[in-house]
Amino acid sequence: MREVAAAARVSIKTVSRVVNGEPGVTRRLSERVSAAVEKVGYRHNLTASSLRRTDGRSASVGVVLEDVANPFSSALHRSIEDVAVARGVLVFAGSSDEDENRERELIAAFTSRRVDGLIILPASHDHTYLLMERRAGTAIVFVDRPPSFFDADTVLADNTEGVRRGIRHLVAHGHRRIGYLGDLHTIATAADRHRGFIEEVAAQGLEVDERLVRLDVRGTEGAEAAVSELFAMTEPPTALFTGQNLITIGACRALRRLKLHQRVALVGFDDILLADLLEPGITVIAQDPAAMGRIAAELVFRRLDGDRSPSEHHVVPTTMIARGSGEIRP
Amino acid sequence: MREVAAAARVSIKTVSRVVNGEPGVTRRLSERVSAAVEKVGYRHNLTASSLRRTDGRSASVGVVLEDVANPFSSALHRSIEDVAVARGVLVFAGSSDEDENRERELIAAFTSRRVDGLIILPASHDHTYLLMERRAGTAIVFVDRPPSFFDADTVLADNTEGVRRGIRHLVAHGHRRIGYLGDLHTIATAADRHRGFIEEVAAQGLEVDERLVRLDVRGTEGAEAAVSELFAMTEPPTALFTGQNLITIGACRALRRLKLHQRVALVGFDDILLADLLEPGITVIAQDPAAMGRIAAELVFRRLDGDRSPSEHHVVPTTMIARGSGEIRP
DNA sequence: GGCGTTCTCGACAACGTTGTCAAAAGACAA
DNA sequence: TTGTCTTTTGACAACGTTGTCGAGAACGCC
Repeated sequence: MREVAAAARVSIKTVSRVVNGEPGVTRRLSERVSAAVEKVGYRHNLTASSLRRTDGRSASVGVVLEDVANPFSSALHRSIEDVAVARGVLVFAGSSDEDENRERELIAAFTSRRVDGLIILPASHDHTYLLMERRAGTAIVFVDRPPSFFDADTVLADNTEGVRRGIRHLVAHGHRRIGYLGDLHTIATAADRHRGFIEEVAAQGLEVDERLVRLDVRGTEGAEAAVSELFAMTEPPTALFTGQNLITIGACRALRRLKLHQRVALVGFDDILLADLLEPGITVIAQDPAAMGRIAAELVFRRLDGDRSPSEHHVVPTTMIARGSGEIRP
Repeated sequence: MREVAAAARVSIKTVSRVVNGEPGVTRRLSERVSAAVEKVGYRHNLTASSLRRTDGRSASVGVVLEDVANPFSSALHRSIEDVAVARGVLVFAGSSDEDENRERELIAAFTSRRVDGLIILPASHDHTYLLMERRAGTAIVFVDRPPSFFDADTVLADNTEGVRRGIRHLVAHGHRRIGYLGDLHTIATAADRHRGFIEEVAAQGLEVDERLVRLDVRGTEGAEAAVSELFAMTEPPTALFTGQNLITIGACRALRRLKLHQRVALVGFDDILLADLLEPGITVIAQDPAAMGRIAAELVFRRLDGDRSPSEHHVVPTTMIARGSGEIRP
């Protein structure tokens, strides 16, 4: 900036004014400065700028996802980005891999770079460590799962109701023995979904056969193994509900290998690409990650714009998409 | 930091030393400072730190992708992140949406925040605007597509050879009329793939029927429309080669709607999730985005570590995965 | 022309940190 | 004890910006 000022024979403050488009600089000087900027190849330094600025904003937000490559996470990421770009804000994204320490490290890395806001898909179960951060003015929004011991805006899906809807659907198609495959029980959404299963089975006047319920299933491989076990039983289920996208995929693989995919009903939580092209198509309870990300990002910016009203808790509805696998009768 | 220094009754320089783990501070003072850090809730400011530091590094890199939610892009993103976290570096990611202006805006946003490195999946066709940046010491690596009018490290897939392999496969299965659906011809990889098609068809002693070649196909909808047109012809192709993942998906949808999916062969470029579960499974030329991202990230860090050797040009091989659709005979 | 008002511009300090260098404090040998 | 050498500590400037405020020029009005 000093170089530019020297080249244009003005003060650096005038350069600052031109660079920031502040009014009150004559055409003549402004043009001279712009020419000098080109000439010396000046690149504005936003970090130094935000250091000095009164609001101290860095025009960046940090996003903690489960895995940036997971379709659900990356859809969230994308819709957050879309809201952010409109405000000239850049997005730091990172994967927690469902690891509490990794989540904290990521957030520490974000905050030491002074992000204005945090959007967190939490893996840990104690967020009191964020109190300091909040006090420092960082806007914090939780998405997909609620925080623990910490009051903040949240954007969640209606997990319990979504599962109940799916179970009702299966029961309406004549199923009485429904298997359930759920993710790590420590994950709040997994617990909610499992609860939805329990509640709806009871509401339908059926009994939960614990042997048909597998929790803490991890990824496609875990799901394949679990399904194989279920169908090695003497009285296997006639339908399956899978509580997460990778589990749904694993279950599809296993059913296909067992040649049961046309005979055993399947409803999965979370939509998956190409689910419509399989035979049968996979019936799913679809979330709306794009809406969740958008709402979360808008919340962050509203808070940054000074909204101090009490925490908001948004619930984004799920929708059932019937494609065939959920309509198979026993 | 001043507050901490006051609380610990030391100078701020000593606080700086403790915070950065510099040697030469007695146990007694070090502990007093650590206690004060806790007490006043001090959060280290990495941006101010990097402003003052001699190397000026921000410990962040910028990644320009086509769309962070695209499976190929997000796989790249993830593997870049994995290399970055190991070095305590954070990743800014953004989507260009194949828009030249958006690419430049993103890169401007990255550089004004003084990222140490850039990994670019380019949309534009003139990268001379990066000369300034390179001169300022930013490490720049291109991934998936080469830069234009700019010399830099690149990590590409063997697009041409991959397509040739697929075409050979189709010809070996008896096909003589092979349709080709390609992405925007302005995209370098799309052009390479198209060239591979032309070359291999010629190498096989066949003639290219221009009516069977559709370029500038965009996304799944574009592919569905193009396939519908091809099969409305009097002499339709007996096999299709699709030059991009979304195009492959669109082609699948269209073939299925036309009830031709068991009769028309299909080989697609780029693997897609669930391709193995379709009937028939989709034969693809699979790229290795994880390897590409890893190599690109390692290159960036090697450059940042001072490697000044000439630009490297890595080619990551593709592999054909036969799953059924490519083995259908005319 | 005189006077007040507005507009344009620059000098300077400050943002939170670290590099430099010198002063103070210890350690050790004679 | 003294002198020398080493270790520990702090004062100060600087990184690249912008907020504050005051000086001077230009303008408008009587």
